[in-house]
Amino acid sequence: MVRSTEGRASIRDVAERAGVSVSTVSRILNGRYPPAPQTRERVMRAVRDLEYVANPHARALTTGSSTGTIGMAVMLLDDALYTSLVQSIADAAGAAHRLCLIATTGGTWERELEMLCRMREQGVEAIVAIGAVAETEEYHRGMAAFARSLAGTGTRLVFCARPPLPVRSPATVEYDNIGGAYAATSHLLSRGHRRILLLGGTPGSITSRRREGYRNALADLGGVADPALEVAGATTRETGYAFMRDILAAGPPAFTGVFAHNDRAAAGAIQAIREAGLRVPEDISIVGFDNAAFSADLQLTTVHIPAVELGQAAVSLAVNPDDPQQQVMLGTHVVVRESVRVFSPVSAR
Amino acid sequence: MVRSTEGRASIRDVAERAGVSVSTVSRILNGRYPPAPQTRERVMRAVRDLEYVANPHARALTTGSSTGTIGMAVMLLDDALYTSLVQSIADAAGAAHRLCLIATTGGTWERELEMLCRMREQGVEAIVAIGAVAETEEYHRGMAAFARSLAGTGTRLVFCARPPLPVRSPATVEYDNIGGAYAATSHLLSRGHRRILLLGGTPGSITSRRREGYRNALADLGGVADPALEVAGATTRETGYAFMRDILAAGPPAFTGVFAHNDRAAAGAIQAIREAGLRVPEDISIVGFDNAAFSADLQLTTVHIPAVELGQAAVSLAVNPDDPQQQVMLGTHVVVRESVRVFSPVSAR
DNA sequence: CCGCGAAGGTAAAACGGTTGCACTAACCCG
DNA sequence: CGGGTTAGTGCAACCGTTTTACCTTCGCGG
Repeated sequence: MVRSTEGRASIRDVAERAGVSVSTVSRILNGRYPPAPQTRERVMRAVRDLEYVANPHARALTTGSSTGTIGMAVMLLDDALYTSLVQSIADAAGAAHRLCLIATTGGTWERELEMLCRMREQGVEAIVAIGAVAETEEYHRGMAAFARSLAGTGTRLVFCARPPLPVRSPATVEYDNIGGAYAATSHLLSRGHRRILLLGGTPGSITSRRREGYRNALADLGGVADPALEVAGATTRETGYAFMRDILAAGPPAFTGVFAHNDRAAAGAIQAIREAGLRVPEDISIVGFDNAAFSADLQLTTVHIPAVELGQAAVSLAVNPDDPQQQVMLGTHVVVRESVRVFSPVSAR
Repeated sequence: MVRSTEGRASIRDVAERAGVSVSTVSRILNGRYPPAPQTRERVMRAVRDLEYVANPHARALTTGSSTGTIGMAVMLLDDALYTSLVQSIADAAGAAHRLCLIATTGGTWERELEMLCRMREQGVEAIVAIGAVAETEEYHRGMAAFARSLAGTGTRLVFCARPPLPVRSPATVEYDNIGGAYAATSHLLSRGHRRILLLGGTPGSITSRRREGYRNALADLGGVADPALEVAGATTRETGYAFMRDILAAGPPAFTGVFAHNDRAAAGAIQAIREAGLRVPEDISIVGFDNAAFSADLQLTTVHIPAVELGQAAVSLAVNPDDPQQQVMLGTHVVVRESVRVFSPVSAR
């Protein structure tokens, strides 16, 4: 029988052309045990002649589902931290000979769950859910149910830069929000600042625990705890800008230092400060959070998040089913640049 | 026979539980002709109970279709343009009910090809290759061969922000490098600058065609064409910084304006300029390329690349096999900020 | 009462690979 | 020279769907 030349060649075509059986071709291509070098040569030639590439679906079907793929879900790539995490996870996955599925969720956990389900349908080896979410009761329930449904299928779930679930949590890789915030606030306090504005934070999200670190540092090191100095909400460049603009427009600032929720908000705040005719750090000092690449341009003192290590740890958990260490917490530290002045209260305004 | 509870449920499990045959389940799930509503209900219930999801590979194998996954390969996510493109492609793919595979290549086309092959093995519906590469003869050959091997398999190839191959090119979505560079240089020229430093560019890569735009503008509008004003290489923040630092250390600058290859290099150059005790734009004016988010912080005048539209167009080509428009070129334009001063030659040093 | 066409459902053959098992040589060694 | 290895290969049974072709019922008109 003559094989048609159109469409893709099948393994049968190769076998026929090489004058061997299908199984021999399969074995040679998958490097099971080596058949006679002469046969091998004939088969390889037929493969080359026919430009044969194995049908991935058939392969995936027989070998058990599409192994070797790790799924990841992330809100948006506009954030430096998430970009770094995605890059790091993709790199680490590539090094572990895996491919990566990526889905952007836009931030709502319903949509995240939908994307996670689609990944499960693909039969991925593991799913990495990236980044903080508003931890509502519904989220906990939905995610727990999803984790349970995954348990049977052999797909692992890993949280990256996200806190564990209250009960029967999947594996998690976190960084120290509270410690980082404590260190950032301490840095300002140690430079003589006593009234420090806390700028931003989404209530209910893990990153809002930075507030705890901020308050603890104030309490431990003699800062002024004043609810009026805590502004919730701003976590984007635009909101950081708007909040600071409004605050400065309302009258002379009641603070000398600012601890911004992240570098983006800090960048916006700095712009607002400058537009108000004030200088950083001479008039107002500021510390960010993330250590985004652009923070170097702003000479912004900030808290470093170990994004690369987070991603690597997440992939490690995803790839090794029975890693003993199922909950990882990585440290954070202050990166000192030029956005904080040494402040002696007597010389104030 | 009792089905084990572990592992994912197959269509057989559903059929057994609903007391019907496999084919009935399949037809109901695919909405062929509707069987008795009562049977339908029983089946649907079994599906829900078992949390059944069809194996996509088995489905793809029989129907001959693909799994609805789009692959994309990108060098690194440290660049603002690539980050935006990835985000945009992932979003557009999600909107088209597709999932996205992502692979980072680190920039060598050999590794890119390797990742593309792995994606082909996964049986993706289309592959989007993102970003400029050094266009060597080898690259052309290798990529052409890959494109040919893809032709039979039903997988489409799309270039995004990458020039077409010289012969039988896959579909491409590009932006106007030459026009953007022309506009950027014109902007400087129209502000009175005549000696303009061209900072950076990798020979052989498409983005180096920005040099053409630069030269054309100089020729058309009376700028000074001087090979000494063209510096190749710098495309990162660090190299941009290093080049500018060395140039300024070598003596008083022989230029008043700078056209940087991209915003990152511009950011580095600005830092070097400031460290040399000079100001932007008072002493040296500068224009970048990319319109990265951080360029707003630097008040950097730059050339906008329509990243979102590029990504959307790429997905559109990936998803619609027979889109008539196989080669798309999107425009670029200058975003004016504060990094260029109006310069009158008589007042020069 | 019989024949007949829908309606509802089933059995079985693909799809294109992988792999356990059986078989055939050739080869080694006593 | 014969029997036990063993390397090399083929046969056939899967993997989980879709789909075609066929088989029951059952209702109903003649």
